[in-house]
Amino acid sequence: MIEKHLMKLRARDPISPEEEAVIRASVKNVLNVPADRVAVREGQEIDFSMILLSGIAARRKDMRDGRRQYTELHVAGDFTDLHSFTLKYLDHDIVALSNCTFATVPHSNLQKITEEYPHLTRVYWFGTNLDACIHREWELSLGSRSAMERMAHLFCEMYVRLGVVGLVNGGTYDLPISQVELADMLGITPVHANRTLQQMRKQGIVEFVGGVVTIKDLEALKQTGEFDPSYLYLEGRGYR
Amino acid sequence: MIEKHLMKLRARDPISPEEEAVIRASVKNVLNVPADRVAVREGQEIDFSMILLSGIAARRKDMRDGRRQYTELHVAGDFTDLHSFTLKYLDHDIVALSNCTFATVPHSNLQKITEEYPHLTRVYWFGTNLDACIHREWELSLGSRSAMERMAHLFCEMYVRLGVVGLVNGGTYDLPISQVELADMLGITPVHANRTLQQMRKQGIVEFVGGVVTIKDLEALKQTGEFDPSYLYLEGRGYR
DNA sequence: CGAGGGGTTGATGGTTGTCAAGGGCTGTGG
DNA sequence: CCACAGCCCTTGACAACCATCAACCCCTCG
Repeated sequence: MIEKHLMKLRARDPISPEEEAVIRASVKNVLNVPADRVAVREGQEIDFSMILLSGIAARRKDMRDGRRQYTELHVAGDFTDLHSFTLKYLDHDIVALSNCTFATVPHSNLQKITEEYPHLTRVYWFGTNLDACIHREWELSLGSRSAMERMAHLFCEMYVRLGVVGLVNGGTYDLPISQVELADMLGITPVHANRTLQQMRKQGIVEFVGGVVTIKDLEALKQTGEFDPSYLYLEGRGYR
Repeated sequence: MIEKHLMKLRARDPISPEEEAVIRASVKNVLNVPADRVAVREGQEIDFSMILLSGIAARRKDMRDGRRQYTELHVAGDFTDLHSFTLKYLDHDIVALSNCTFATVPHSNLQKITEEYPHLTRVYWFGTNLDACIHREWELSLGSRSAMERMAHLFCEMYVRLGVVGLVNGGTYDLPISQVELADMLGITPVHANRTLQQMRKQGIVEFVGGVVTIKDLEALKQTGEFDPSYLYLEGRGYR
């Protein structure tokens, strides 16, 4: 059930069998959330966190006038709202972009982990810090990169992150989102997202059709997005 | 020495005298970093974290071609690179924008905290999650707000954050940065930053001269930036 | 006195946004 | 079975925000 979660953790740090047992014992329920549904609403007080088991979820901030910004994507294996353990309520929505399955972990179980398993606590603390790294990279994209560069960078990021949990086949992976949602991730309009996609296809770099990303030229994609995966902390430099 | 740090922590959660003593005992050295100097360089392995005692510091990501993006500002009292405790090396630079004084905290002392002080561990975990909240708000600004809105929002954020540690006098506070740096925070060019500043001054909203921000009309400033401080978690909803 | 950083201004151009319309597909109900 | 709504994608014309380039001023400092 939480195999992908363990894959993600172990891509960065060893998890002992005992710790694995602790994690497994911490999970309480399984929750299905259909596509386009808000899983956790901004400001709502909650007493559990959720591990994404399957599907694509996202964090989204909304403005009163309808403008919205996705701030991070989540793939299977991610602890989508682990930060709610210390925040108690969120500053943003967690939304399901496709049909999603979650495992719930009561905050009381997380509290127990912080009291009895220091290493596992640091592993999870690292997890939320990794989210912050992704946020920073998105800030760089939104603030300093062109539409084309942002899009290429996003496709690279998802290629790597989905690869970690075994969800990439060759140069192809599922990304079940619409062009409107893609635009709200990249900080551009849907019209411009559409034109940028066409341009990338014409150049033979990548295609995005029907919720499937097909990378035609990985090197060109990386170069276009100036993609350097070091912010994902996968090089085994051993963060501890 | 770390009074502002304690002010910041206590603005969100009670810190017991015992915990205060633990924090004080964890500090090792004091470090001076002159303006425009990199305090912690991207990728550099470090075994201590730093609390900012005075000055303005920032996190910055650089691209090969010279483009750069500040991803967060830091004020006195902030644990500027607490995340290096779990990350071990950073994905970005920590730079001093003005002359800065830091207190250093060895990671070994932080490790001890995670092993013996679960509540304090959660307080610090909360601290890094708060940084992530600020990142998300900046993502929203960079992706969805106009130059004018971004600038107003930033001035509001600094007004609140500096206010927490007692560094606001009426509607005035020090923000010793150049227009070039301001531009690199807002994802615009220095020329455009300059023109946006002039527009705000003409409208009687805010002035920024010589590294000093003078708010002329706080309500107008908040409205221009659509500023809602809830992402700073200060309302005493008690995250516990 | 010259160099250099910070700020300011003008002219021009380009990336991106806005507005509007239409095509293809799916699901639903008459 | 067809009409229709609705979503997603696509295209064209035009406008706006912001970038680029260049020049100049002021101040400080060596």
